[in-house]
Amino acid sequence: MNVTDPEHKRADPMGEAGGGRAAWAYEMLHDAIREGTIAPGQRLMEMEVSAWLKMSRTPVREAMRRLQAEGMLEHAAGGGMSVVLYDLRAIDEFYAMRESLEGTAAALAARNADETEIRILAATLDAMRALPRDARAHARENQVFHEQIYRAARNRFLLKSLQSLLNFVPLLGPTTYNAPGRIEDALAEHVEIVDAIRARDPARAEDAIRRHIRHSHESRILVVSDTVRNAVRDRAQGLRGAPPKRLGQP
Amino acid sequence: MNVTDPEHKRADPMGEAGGGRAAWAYEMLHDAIREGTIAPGQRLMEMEVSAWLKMSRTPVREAMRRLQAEGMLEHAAGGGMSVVLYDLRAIDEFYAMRESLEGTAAALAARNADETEIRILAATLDAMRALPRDARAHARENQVFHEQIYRAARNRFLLKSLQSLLNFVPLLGPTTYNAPGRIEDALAEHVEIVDAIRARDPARAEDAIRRHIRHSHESRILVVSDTVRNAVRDRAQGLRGAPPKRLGQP
DNA sequence: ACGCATAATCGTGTATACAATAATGTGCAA
DNA sequence: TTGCACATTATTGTATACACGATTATGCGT
Repeated sequence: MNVTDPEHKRADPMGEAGGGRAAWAYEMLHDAIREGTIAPGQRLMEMEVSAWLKMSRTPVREAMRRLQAEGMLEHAAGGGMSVVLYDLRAIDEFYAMRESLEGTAAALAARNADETEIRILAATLDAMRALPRDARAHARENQVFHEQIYRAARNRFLLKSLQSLLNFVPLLGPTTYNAPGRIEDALAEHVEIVDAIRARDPARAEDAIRRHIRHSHESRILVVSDTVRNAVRDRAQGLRGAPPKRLGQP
Repeated sequence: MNVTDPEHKRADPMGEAGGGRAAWAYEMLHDAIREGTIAPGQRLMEMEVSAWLKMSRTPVREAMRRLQAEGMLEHAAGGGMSVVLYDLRAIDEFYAMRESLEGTAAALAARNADETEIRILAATLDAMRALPRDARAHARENQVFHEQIYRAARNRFLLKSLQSLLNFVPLLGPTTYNAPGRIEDALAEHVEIVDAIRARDPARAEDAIRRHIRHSHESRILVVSDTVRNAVRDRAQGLRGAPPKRLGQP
């Protein structure tokens, strides 16, 4: 490994702000998947998407390949790509993984975070307290909170893994903040985590965040149970599920 | 000894059963990075690579974007991509991450592996025992061994994270098997790990593999120290390091 | 000789045309 | 009706041309 390369400058992390049509297409598709406009299992064709976004296939292709590399799209059977559709078992796998990674992150953050980062973390807590009782808003703020911890851990590989892991959240179903009482519980747990980090206690931080993730897991199961039950009931009534959504009109 | 001439590997793009030129280009670039033919920090231009592989820019682009998504390439300063060049601190980060992930994998494997997987794992041990005392050969077999564990853990997200993490190994320097006595030590540690998995003891398996990774970390530091010392010595003698390698002629 | 404006150059981003391939339908025979 | 061969078509894969932006070279004025 070359340590002393004077010419090496850190490349600016690919500007997301209008960095070109390909980046924009990536954003649009990513959002559409996150919002559920494009459902898991749905097939996407390059021409269809390029017509939707009014651009040529080239940047669309690039965006789709990137999404594929990140695991949100996969080669579909009859050609083309489809949004990955996970079985229920994936939920356990996801949370097991998340518990491990977040636990590591919290422990490292307790060691490596500087004072500023800790104060930002605390400020995020205040912001969440001030938030209205809206599931979606809390989900967003929650992600900010967790990403703060990832960064405070100061481990680039861990950061990457966690960020790519979180891409799968929207593919697992609706927000867990829809579970009753989840907002209040989560906030209390967040406080515990920040306390442990502020106290520079890695073991306690890891333990707190692991409990947090396990609770989140339980909430997820509740939410998914509802979804599944509803789906079964609807099918029993002859409703074959929502008709395939068209890309133009959300 | 191992001459890494890309032209020798696969004669022509069409001859192989490769899924297309883009996939082939990806393989070639990936290999070149792994083998060190393309050094960390080196800049790559699309046209240069497309000339090297005798294809148009389109599939080359695709391959490079994929490598970028996987973290092996990054946007270079003056346009183009460059192989990521890590500072020495990355080594600690890498092994911290690896210890966490492999620990989780081993624990899960102890729970979830079926009998066949365990027997394959044991067979891999035998294969390693039969191997000649060649660092590169052991490194390869070692990777097979570890991937067996990842798979036995039965967690798709964990598997992905670990696989992408391992992509960075070649960017950290030469094989740790070059450290003295590493081959024998590693084998003994592998045996411990398999024993714990066979005994269905997750805690012991995790502990064993964590120790294994920590030892590997120490070996890595020894090897990198050598590399750095040599680099400094060479520079002191006015040798500005190896001249930039040309893609066609190794 | 120096500084600034401007042109030339290099390399990527995007569009479009064309080729190859995999799915599907169709016709014919058993 | 079933099965297979073949044509058709839908969709992706690749090449090429052009446009745009950034960086570097050039030349003129001072």
